[in-house]
Amino acid sequence: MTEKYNAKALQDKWKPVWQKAGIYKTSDDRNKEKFYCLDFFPYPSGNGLSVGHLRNYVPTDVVSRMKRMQGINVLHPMGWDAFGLPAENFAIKQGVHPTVSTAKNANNYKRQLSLVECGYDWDREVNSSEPIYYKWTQWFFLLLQKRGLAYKAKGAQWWCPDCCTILANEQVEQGKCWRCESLVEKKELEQWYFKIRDYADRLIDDLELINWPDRIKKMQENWIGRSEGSEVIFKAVNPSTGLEAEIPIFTTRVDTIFGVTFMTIAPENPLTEKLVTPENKASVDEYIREALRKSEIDRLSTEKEKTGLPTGSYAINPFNGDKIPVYVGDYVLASYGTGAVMAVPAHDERDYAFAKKHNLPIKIVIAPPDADKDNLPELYTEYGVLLNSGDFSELSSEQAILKMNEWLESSGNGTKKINYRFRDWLISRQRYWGAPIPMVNCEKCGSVPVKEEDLPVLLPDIKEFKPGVNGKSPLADIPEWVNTTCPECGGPAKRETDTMDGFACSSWYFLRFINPKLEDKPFNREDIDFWLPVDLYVGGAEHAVMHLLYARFWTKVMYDAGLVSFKEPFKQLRNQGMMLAADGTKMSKSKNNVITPDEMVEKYGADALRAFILFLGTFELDVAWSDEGIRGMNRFVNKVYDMVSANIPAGSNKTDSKSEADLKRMIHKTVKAVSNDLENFSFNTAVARLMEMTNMMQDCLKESGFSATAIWKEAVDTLLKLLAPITPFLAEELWEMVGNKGLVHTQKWPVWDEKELVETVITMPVQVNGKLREQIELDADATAETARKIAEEQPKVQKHLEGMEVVRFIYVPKRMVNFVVKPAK
RNA sequence: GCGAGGAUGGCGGAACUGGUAGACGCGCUGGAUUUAGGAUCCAGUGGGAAACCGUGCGGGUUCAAUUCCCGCUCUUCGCACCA
Repeated sequence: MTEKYNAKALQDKWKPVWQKAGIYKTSDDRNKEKFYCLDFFPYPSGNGLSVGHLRNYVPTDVVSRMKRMQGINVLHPMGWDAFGLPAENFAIKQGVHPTVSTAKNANNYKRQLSLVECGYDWDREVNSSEPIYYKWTQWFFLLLQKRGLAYKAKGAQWWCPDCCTILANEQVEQGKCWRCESLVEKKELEQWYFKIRDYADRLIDDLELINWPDRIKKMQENWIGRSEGSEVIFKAVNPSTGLEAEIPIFTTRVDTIFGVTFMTIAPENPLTEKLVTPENKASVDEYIREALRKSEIDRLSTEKEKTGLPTGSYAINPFNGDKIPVYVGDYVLASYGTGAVMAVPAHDERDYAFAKKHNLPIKIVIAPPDADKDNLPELYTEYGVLLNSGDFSELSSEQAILKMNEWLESSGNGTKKINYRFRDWLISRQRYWGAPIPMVNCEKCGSVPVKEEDLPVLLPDIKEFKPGVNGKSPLADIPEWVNTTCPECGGPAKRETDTMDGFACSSWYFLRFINPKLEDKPFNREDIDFWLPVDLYVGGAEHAVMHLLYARFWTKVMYDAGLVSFKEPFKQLRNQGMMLAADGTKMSKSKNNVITPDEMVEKYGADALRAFILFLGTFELDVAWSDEGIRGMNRFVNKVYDMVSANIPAGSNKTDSKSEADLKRMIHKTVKAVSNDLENFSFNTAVARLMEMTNMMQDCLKESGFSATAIWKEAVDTLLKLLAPITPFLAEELWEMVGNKGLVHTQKWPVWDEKELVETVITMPVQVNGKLREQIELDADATAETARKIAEEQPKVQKHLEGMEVVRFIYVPKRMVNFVVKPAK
């Protein structure tokens, strides 16, 4: 008996060989078809990789390997999303500089990826926190700024009064700071924004161009939240002060406007203050303070009762001149539409609830189609027919909306309007660990961009990088860095001290992999034209809106600027499912149930781990880790090793045995199935097919002398080539052992011949009334008559035909036969 | 509430344009080997003694439905007072 499979020995043996051969290097050959395969830009966390991450990295590696063997020019790079809050927080916790901790973490990721032999072209490694990289992130900022897509504005953000810092939305839990648990509040700060809203329609429309999961496309659409309606201007009067103001409101149901009985404005709306009358001031002020303190979760809860107070002012409905009271209510969002709504209790559930509570009138102006006009429902929210609506009565809702919009525009009381739910992208971060925003504030010239030739604006190397006080970045405390000269007038000026959101770095990294070292531009146009867009993009569904939306936005800006020739960066997107712990809960450090690649490679080797990750379940769905399962995969790897090594193919004689024909068909069947399965992300079935083929090969070996046949040699070679992307070490070792030349990974991927798949004799089911009764062996091209004759001869079939009349006989060639019978008279 | 998925043995999961449901693996049972355990190998494994029954539930179309249609239940995931 030959030696046993030894994972560690094979890993040590082949890694240096492959490295030397450079099998993962991207070729410069422009005549070959290209394939750009990309994994989501990972933040190298201090925890390192768990086996869960491998559900992302192993599949892309497998596909890349197959494509390479198919003679395709593959680009499969890796880099680090190293800037950002998590990296900075980790560094603060560890008490080291983020440059040090991110480098260490990235190296650990790299080591772990190599452990399972995920083959990247490491010559193209990028790190978003290095000046050579973020110089271009800043350059893109200037591009957006130049194109009028970057602006500075006051915006309310979560502020923790104890930590003296702005918090990101996800750092606020139940209205409290995640660190010190003090109540957070909104604070106005001047911030930089990107005008992503200008691209809203294109971000929706171009979803058609890409092959992404419908779920993700839908999520982006919902996030953008396009909504067509009308903007109507109500005139408001404060009876105490005599102040007049215009309150614009947004509505999608202008057809209900004759039913308006009050109006509600958001507490944050600046108009609130102006409209509140002296006798209401105390209570309204208190209400506003209360509202500002509430967490978003509390305020937006649908279950919550609708609270509000009268301001004392009234507004005038431009359609009918009705005077209606103006309320302040926190169920109206300041950030959506105009921060004020018209309220139609009869035709909107929220308004209805509010009206009931505050005893406000309900005026019915829409009747359901075919409704009894004398008995109309008090609340009806669908489209219908208008009544009590002046000249617009009797119109359908659809018609009324058109006509009313026309009236609004001609009378100057409003306009047709499209609203979007999502906000412009706030990119300012008052933190140290990010790309400095390349702007300078000059007393004379205002906000001035840094000159391109002065990029990068280097992040100063400082010891104290904890979030600063007063909502300012720690950079603000470094006068020698802050104080500079104005690029316009040369006078004294101060640098912008905020850094950019980490999502800016990941909005263009897929372009940098093409020319990672280029110093005078972000990328080379010719190379971009060849490699982009990304053909296959794989990562978790948690980035469905943020990163994927931002990257699409930047790409469109670059397209408009003539920098690239494609509108969408990622042609095909796939999301892997999560890896849960064996008990079905999430893997987490605190629960101490994280399984690492390190321990599994140690125990079973990279081959078994890779194959198991693929086999465990459907790619897109969540699966639970299984210790028994990987042992089974270990069995399979050993089985293949033993079978091949103990039966070194001689490839000499030929037999005419049935096994030979069956095995030949199995070879072609497996090549076809595995090729298609890997292409379609059906990795679990691809592994299953390889197991089936192995099982059959073992059956064949029961015939003595089979391993000397030519077909055995063909089967072994094919099996090893198909296994190569999945279990690279096993395949390479056996490839050498059976005496083949060269590396298995540089072999040509096998192709199947449809002709070899055709079976001449079919095992065919015989049904009586749709129920399986017997199976017969039948020539594939048998006629219906022959099939029927043979089927009728079967005793088991006869039993069921006895005393019956055959009403119909169905023959589907190569599939089945069916007798339709009924009792004979 | 809105939107998108999903429901198949003890478990993870297969099944092409409707055509032998349960591929493949785990687990389990029996056997071989072993001082024993583990590991390995061989055989069996949806339920039922059988007729038959079986793809969440109830209908329908069809010679034939996991697959198509109608009506439900449960479940996962997004979004959630967006006017």
